[in-house]
Amino acid sequence: MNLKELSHLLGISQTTVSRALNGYPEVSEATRARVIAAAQAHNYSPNTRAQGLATGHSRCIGHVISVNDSGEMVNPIFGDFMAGAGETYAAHGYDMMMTRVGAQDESDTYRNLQARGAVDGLVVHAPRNSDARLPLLTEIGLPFVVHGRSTGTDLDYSWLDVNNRRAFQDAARYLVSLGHSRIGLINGQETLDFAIRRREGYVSALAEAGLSVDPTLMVSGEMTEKYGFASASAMLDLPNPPSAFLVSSIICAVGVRRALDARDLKQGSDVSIVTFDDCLSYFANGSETPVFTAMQSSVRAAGAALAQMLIDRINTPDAPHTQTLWEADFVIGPSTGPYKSPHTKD
Amino acid sequence: MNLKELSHLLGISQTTVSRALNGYPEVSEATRARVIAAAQAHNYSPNTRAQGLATGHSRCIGHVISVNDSGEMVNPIFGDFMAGAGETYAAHGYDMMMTRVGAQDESDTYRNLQARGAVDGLVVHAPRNSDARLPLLTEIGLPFVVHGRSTGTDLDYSWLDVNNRRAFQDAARYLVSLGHSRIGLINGQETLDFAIRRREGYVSALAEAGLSVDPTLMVSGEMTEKYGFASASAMLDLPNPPSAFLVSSIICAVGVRRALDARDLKQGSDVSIVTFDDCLSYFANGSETPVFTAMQSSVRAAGAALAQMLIDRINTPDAPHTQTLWEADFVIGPSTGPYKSPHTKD
DNA sequence: GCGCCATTCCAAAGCGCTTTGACATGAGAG
DNA sequence: CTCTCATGTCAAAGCGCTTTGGAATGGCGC
Repeated sequence: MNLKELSHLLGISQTTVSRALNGYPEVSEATRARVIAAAQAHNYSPNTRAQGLATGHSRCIGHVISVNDSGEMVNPIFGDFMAGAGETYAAHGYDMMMTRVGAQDESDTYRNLQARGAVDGLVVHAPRNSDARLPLLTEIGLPFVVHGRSTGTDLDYSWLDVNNRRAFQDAARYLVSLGHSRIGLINGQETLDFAIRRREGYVSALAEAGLSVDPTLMVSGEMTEKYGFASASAMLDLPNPPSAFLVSSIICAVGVRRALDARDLKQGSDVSIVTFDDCLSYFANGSETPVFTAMQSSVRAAGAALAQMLIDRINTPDAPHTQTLWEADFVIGPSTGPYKSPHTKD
Repeated sequence: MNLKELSHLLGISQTTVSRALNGYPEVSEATRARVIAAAQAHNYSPNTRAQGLATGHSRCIGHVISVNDSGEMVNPIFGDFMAGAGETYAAHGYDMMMTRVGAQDESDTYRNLQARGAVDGLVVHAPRNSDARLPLLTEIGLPFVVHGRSTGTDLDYSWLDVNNRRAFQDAARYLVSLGHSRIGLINGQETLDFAIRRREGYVSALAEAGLSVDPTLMVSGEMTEKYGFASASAMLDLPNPPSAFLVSSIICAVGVRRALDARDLKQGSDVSIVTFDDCLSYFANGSETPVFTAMQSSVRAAGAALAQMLIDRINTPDAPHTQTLWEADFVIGPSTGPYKSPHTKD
């Protein structure tokens, strides 16, 4: 069923049918009701492509997912982010498109998306330091919002970020206040902006406590369970191991916990763990009874909020850019406890 | 830059430019080379919507993601599936679209996708028993492939599934061979087809070993970490607790492990765990040194394979349907061991 | 009865592309 | 030297929609 058929069927012109469906005032309510009923009865929906051609908009939002250098890792927060964003898109009649891209042809992909008119705007994921995507998108005039921030650019752009620096500073302070002086940092990839900020927060908390920063207690990498396990294992096997860990994701933290288990170390008493928690739906840390002491911020909520920001930008491109900084919630769970000398027996 | 501008620029008609770019033989190679060079130089790509209108195809594949009844859970395998599928789509010039939908308006969503011509085909995720989507899609003539299967329909359709029944049967047999007679099943939601098959495999292995099936040792639910923890905890606190667990996902298995930890039970010696493992990139069980004894099958590979199946279906709709059954790999890790009476001391 | 607005509707153009059918051009056959 | 026949190119129609500019219709005041 298309517009022409439907209008013939109703004995009305295509114009009127179109206007009736799109809520224009020039059509009587009686006609509008009749049209809507008929459209529903015949399961008519305007052809997306034709509508897009005519209006010049695609009513579609792009998400470019870069696979990492090794080409393997998929960000575990992705699903929850999309679930949050999808809700907002659906409410505004937008479709949601994904493009997977390798690191090498990244800018081509963005350019192509623009040239083809495939999307009305897009979300930039996992921004890096001085991320080249921001000037590129600005130049080609594709509206975008950033999940996170990119230091090292003087461009004005819209973003929503968690205060990663503050979160890790507070968490490190908390561990210091419990008496820990050797704290391992199991960070995300420090090519990514958020990881850099997290390290800054960690370093500054140590500095203000007069503690030295030991490079052997700081690692950076893709946040997998295995990485958490391997990093924690290596640090625990040092001659002077850490008594606490600051971990960048709950997935990693599971790996850290495994490393403790393997050494018969009790988390919370022997070794403390604080982790960042994106509130993944399948790995709820739970506010009632947390599994880990954590800095939490819902990536799903971030998805929903960023989607709204982007739609607003698309609708009013000349409005000033918006910057939103969320504070993570700090919840105390059983994975942290006061410092205990390794020589102390229970 | 659009076709008209590009053709003016070259002093050639739109027809010729279009043909040159689309590889038609009626254009001389000299002209073709000139056209391609110019297109590249001016970053020209045909407008997706216009191309779609003209050809009648969207070159876009849909993925409808149903949020669960409670509206909260996002399937953790989703990201890896899409990464696999995305690779295939990109190689064939297809875009990938996602639609998030609540359970109530599910069929409307599919109908709408078809009516709008938004997608050329789609992947059906998480099929249920006698899934209503299969007859619906068949009726409205939207090509599809199913990730999994749906028992209880006599429809002919294309699918790719893991032999879940066999995997769970083999795993249960293995536990039985280790001397376990009380084996807890922590299954996925048994509204879903794969979970039903998994239970069947479990039940049949117990039956052939002459073991009784204890309903208190079988649970079904959304595969979150918390669910794994809560289910295992409840079973372990029974008067006659299980000595082994069969778990439906690695995320759940982490929760089960936590339940053991909380009771100071050592996995592999006190209690055994076998889990299904989708080979999630951020939670590699690793073939070199597995974390869990597991039945593994890569959901990413499944995504890639299903995408190819779907594209084939779209290209040759009259070809016979294809059904593919993958066997899971059984890997033995440290999470399983011989049965040990709870009264035995180390 | 006439003119004048609102109101309601319509025909046609245009969005950027593909594709049909036709048309020049030059080479080879007669 | 003309007649075909590939070869390479083009103008125009059409995909299904929105939207502009215009045209009927009917109610009202004069």
